[in-house]
Amino acid sequence: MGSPSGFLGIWMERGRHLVRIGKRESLIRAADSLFHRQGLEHTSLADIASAASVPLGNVYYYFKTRGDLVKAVSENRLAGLRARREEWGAIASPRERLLAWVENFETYTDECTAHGCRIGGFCQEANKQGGAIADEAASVLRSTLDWIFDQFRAMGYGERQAREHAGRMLSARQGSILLSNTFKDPEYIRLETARLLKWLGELPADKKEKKK
Amino acid sequence: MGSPSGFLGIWMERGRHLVRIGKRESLIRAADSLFHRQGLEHTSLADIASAASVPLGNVYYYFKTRGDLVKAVSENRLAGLRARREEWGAIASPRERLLAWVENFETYTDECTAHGCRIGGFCQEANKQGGAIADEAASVLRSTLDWIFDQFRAMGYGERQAREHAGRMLSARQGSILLSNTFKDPEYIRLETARLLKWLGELPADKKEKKK
DNA sequence: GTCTATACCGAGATAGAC
DNA sequence: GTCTATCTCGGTATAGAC
Repeated sequence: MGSPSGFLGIWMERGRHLVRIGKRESLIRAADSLFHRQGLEHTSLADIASAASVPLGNVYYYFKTRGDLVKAVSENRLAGLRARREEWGAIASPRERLLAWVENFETYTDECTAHGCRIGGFCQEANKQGGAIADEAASVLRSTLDWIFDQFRAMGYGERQAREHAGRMLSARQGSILLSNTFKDPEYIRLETARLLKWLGELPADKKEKKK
Repeated sequence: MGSPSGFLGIWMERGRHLVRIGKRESLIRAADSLFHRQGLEHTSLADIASAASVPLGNVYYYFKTRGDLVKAVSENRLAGLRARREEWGAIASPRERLLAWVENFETYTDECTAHGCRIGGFCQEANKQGGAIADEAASVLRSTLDWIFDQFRAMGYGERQAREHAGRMLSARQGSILLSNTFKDPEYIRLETARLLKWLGELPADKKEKKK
């Protein structure tokens, strides 16, 4: 919030210290947040510059075009996801990693109800304009899908079954966020989260055990 | 495609005849299609006017503002959904009505893979700008949710259970469309459709039978 | 590296002739 | 009712001083 020198948007809490972060990073953060809250189209460079306390003209020193900034936001999100999964790598079993993922939904319930899914909403918007931005956005969702897939593989499921399970989970997650966001009611997310936890808990460890 | 008089966008197939439709309706149709394909934001009045073969300035004779046109598109969709459900009213059992709904997904698979869900995508975009448009969009999705809910009620489920089931179905549907659209792969929709059909088929008729 | 001023363009909206 | 010309504004992007 406040900052030692009086300049906004260039300081950030890291642990218990306020550290200086570059303007480039400031702009990416501001853009990320505004894209999520207002949408890709509804956010002007002026909005972003103002939120990051950077003069409009200066934005172009860091990003040649608006598209470059969008791309940077996308890459930044991808990096964030990878970092989080890196941490989850410490969890011993793949099922527990998936459970950790789903349990973590709770944290985002209000945010998702208010503004939708950062990743899914981004894809949705990007799909409309197509081109490079759509591919960028898709790659972020793809990385999530792949990670889920990998967990099912590690649980012993074959390619096909793991793909189906991963699609089902991500699909349910995204759909429930859309409903909660549209109707401004977190219940859809909560019910889906509970369903997924139950389903994951009952799922046999590998397909040998499965034998339907 | 072609039209007797050479004017585009004012003629339409109805049964086996070409009938004259008003410019107002032409504009709504063109807008509906463009909003779906290009998104709400990416579509200018000039695009719409051009697609409907109506001069730009003339649009304002039919709609005072852009928002009014958006609203008209939304209302038109709602009317279309109601009409379709009217037809399905002829189907005797609620379970069969739900099955008819899901079986009908097939028809839209390619369209959804290419451009997402007309209704869900509209909500997603509208949610970002908020205000009256968001409410308009939400009401279209709401009417679908309510219809599904009614079918479960007619099957004998209580309020709470019917609400859960309806949320689950719509959520799965919307999520699967998002994945298919993002990854340009109809498989997510197809798998979800199959899952829903199976689930509906196995679902007990009412909660007295259910007794888990 | 930073910032101000401004060029330029596309979009919504209006005026007014026909 | 229909259409052309045009106004105005907001947005991306650039020029160029400091």
